[in-house]
Amino acid sequence: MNDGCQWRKYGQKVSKGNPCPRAYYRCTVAPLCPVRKQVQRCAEDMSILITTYEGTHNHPLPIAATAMASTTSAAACMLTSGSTSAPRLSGISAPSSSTTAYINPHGPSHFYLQNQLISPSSNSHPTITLDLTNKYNSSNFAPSAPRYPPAPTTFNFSSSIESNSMPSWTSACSSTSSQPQPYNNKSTAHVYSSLNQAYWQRAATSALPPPAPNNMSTDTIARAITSDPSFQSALAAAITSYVGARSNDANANGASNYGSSRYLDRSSSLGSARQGGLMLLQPPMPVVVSGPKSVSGSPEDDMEQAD
DNA sequence: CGCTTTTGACCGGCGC
DNA sequence: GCGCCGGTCAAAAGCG
Repeated sequence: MNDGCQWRKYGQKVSKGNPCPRAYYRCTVAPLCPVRKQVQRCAEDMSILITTYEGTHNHPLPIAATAMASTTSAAACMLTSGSTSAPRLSGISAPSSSTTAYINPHGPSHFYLQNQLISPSSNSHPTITLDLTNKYNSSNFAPSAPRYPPAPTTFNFSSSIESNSMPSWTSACSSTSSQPQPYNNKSTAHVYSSLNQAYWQRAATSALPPPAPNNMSTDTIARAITSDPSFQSALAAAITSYVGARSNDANANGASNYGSSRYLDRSSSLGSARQGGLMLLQPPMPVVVSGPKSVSGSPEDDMEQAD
């Protein structure tokens, strides 16, 4: 998928435990930009794409990337080091990474799963983002540039868990893969807490960064998240809350700077979770609902949201 | 012609 | 020390 940045593929490798090759990309926006991106399909569900970002951009990001990050936060991790907000964040030099998993929109829903880790000391929260938009169809689901900027229908579940305990569903999650493989142990762990809503809610009050267990794979996580009843419950609650909120402020938020009739058409109908909007669940607030994000608006404002 | 992708080789970390 | 494995390099091929 197009995330607004320019990437050059520099390698491809089949990793152990997953027949699908992992592709390695390097940011080409700037000659010396150290940011890397890895893309791999989930071994257990080929419709899931797992993308891992690593590194810190040393250049201003394209507007498209800024918009992307502001809505899905897929690139939020990258953006936190991007110079669109450079005055505030230019000092960040710690390695950053994020993991995303896309689920084929041909299915009943279009998931966008993300885990991100900027640095242990940062205030960022691991997130699960469900992108329920219709912006991808069968012709452009394959990596290519979507015609429009990413639509703002994003359900963002953030969590933080104590370092001295693990979610109770860890065993169940592991059972989905007899031999969990750390396809990527840089940023896979933090999603776990999001699978247990109760745990997540408890953890919402914790200020500690989550631990980084390294014995589970991202595709296992993605699979577990999307099948976990707790997650589904959280999603249902989120959608319910979202629809209700949209009923109240659809007019206020619907006229976004997207200026796209396509988006406006979506936002005019509230009967489906695929419609536009943005929901954030992020500590300390159990549920925060906000309207569509602006693409052409101030990147600074977007970054405030991304943070 | 310049840029990107492909792909086998190479390298370093890690476990035994 | 050896082998495995993930990540990167770089030459060749592809493409517009």
